[in-house]
Amino acid sequence: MRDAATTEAILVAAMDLLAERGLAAFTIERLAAKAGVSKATIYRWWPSRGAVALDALLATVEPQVPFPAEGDFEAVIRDQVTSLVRIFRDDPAGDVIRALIAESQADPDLAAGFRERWLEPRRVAGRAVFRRAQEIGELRTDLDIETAIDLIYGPVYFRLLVGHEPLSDSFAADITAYAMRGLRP
Amino acid sequence: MRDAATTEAILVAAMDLLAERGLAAFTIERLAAKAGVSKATIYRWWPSRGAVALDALLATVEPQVPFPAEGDFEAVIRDQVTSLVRIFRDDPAGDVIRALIAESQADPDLAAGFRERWLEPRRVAGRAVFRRAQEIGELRTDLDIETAIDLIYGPVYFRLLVGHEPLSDSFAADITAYAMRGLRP
Amino acid sequence: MRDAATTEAILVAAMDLLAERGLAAFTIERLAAKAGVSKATIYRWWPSRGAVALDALLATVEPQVPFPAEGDFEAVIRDQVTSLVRIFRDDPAGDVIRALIAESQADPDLAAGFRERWLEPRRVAGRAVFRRAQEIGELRTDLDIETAIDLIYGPVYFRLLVGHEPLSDSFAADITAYAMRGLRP
Amino acid sequence: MRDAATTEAILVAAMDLLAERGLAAFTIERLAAKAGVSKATIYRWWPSRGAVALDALLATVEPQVPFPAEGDFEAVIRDQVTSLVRIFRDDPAGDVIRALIAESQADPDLAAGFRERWLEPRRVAGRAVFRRAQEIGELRTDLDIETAIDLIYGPVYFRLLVGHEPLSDSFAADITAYAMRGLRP
DNA sequence: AGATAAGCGAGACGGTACGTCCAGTCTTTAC
DNA sequence: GTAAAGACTGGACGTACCGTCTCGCTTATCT
Repeated sequence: MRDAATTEAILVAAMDLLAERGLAAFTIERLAAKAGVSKATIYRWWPSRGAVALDALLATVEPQVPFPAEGDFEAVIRDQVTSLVRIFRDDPAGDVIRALIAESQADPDLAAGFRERWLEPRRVAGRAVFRRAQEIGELRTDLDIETAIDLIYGPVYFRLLVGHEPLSDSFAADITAYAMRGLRP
Repeated sequence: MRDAATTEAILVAAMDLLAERGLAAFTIERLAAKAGVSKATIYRWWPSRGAVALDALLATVEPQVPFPAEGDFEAVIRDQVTSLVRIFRDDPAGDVIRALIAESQADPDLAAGFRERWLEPRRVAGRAVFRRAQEIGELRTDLDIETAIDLIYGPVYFRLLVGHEPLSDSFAADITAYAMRGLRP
Repeated sequence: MRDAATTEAILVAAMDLLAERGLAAFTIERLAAKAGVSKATIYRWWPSRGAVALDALLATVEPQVPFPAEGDFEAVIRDQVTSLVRIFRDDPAGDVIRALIAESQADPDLAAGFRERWLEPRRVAGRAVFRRAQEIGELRTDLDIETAIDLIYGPVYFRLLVGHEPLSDSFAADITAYAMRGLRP
Repeated sequence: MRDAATTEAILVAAMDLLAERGLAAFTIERLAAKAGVSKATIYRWWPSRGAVALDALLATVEPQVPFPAEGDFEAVIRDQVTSLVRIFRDDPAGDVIRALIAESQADPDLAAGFRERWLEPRRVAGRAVFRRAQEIGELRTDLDIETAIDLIYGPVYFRLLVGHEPLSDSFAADITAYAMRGLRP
């Protein structure tokens, strides 16, 4: 039976370690030391450091970043993109996501986990919002919805990962505005 | 004085190793073995495996992916995006770029090198094309050009790195079409 | 808790390696390979190859070379010097001691260890024998005992290390005879 | 044709390096740097670092440590042993000799060179003195002269190499006195 | 006098071993 | 009965030297 306090300690230590010392310092060895836990305990419950990071991310950020339930379609999207941008920019979660995508390049299981447990739940919500917008005539009906979603979120992840330009609030607003003009009927 | 044949052997081996065996197998040790070179020689000329990968990428792909000089603005962009998508999808360079962005998350020097030597030269060309398009009335003049460029290329890098949807030719066409509708006057 | 079988394997391999292939081949890398052990395990328990060699020596030779408990003083010394000479000449221990003294020239910790753990225990026994000999009038009472001991054992180590003349049994006998004449009342 | 200034610079640098930084720092690489010379030049003229050290020793100390030509036999020996002890104790040459004997344990060529070029010339002189002493009745005629020489010099090298007791002037005097009593008729 | 060669500094190169760190597995001990 | 503690193999890390080598530059000798 999994010890809840131990699990908690590991996930908290994982967030701290990633936020404070960066991806390079995020080793199982150090994580175990920081959490006051033995390496074997971590390996018993997670297959890799990436899997711990993913759980830590979800445990911390899961409840955040909801789509606003009400409001004008473009405003809903803009608010959502803005809160995502702010998390990426200001919250340790941004570093964790950078780390997860980096790790995913060499770890297909983690890549799948990241897509299924982080990305897909958000896209499910996004798709619903987009479909409703099509129904009420705020979006073209001939769109490929996956592509439309990527048009908006792709640039945000791009700046998160490459860092060539800042993840500013105005960037969130501009991306939304430019994209929406292209997606409206 | 740097030995040209050795340098060449290292860069070729780096491309091969990354393409064939993936990021996890791309260690200095294996690279040295594959290139028939001593580790010290690699360390003499490059500070990290990421730096070798970047040089290998540029040596291989540098001359490719030009912007078409002529033609209708949207067609020029679409052709360019399509050829980028194809390289990302079909060419070893795609794997190298994934590896480079992954490594960059833990290596600021590499991140800077990637931006300056891979990204920026392409953006310089892109900016020029966008500015000309503004001059001839094909693009709104109130755009933030960096954001506009990210609107088009962000989704492409996003799919490269996250792999939630394929990097198809139609994706390239759709992204271009949706974005262009949003960026035109 | 230290694994006894592993420790044993390392010490045995160390003796073998030194005896068979000499000091130059006695690297941690080769020792680990020969003992079927990882380098890290050796470094966990010993600070240097010299420290392993010292432990190997003591584990192997410790119980040997006792002073005969009984007998005429000069005969006791002669027997003891003779058995030391034979070990130096015929036993792998001789090579190990040569290696240890060589290493000690660049490693003060090893030098101290060699003196305290190899030399001193033997000198303690030697001093006791010399003091008793003084008491019963077989040795002058105005001797500096350390110097007296060195008079006998110095030549033996000298030939071991420099090899200008053989470590023969007659050498042991002569050294004892010449020295004893000088040390008697 | 060998460049005398270069040779000189190498030998001087070798003495300095050994005296100042010890055996561990005495690498061909550092020696070349300190002498302002290329590694290839050193390798052209010497087969190993030990060979350089031996030449450096001989160039520096050669003219010293003569046997006094005149005087009472025991006094001659005592003076000679005392000056050897002082060099071992106070002069960089002591460190060089320690290094040479250490290196010799893994380098038979160097061992031979050390015996032939350092040790033997001194023993030749010593043998002559001993033989004359036999002729004039100051030494027993039944001695093995090599062993007799080792009885005196062995303890000195022993302390140099093992360092268990100091190389004091009184040690030199005592060794001589004790040994001489044993060697006289 | 001009050619030729040797000595030289510089430093790249393939290797070997260093000593460290971490991954991932396993066993022993204690709560 | 689960976990802490921690020993273990394996393997990559980045560094330091080894001894060899090629490259030009400078002397010094020998036609």
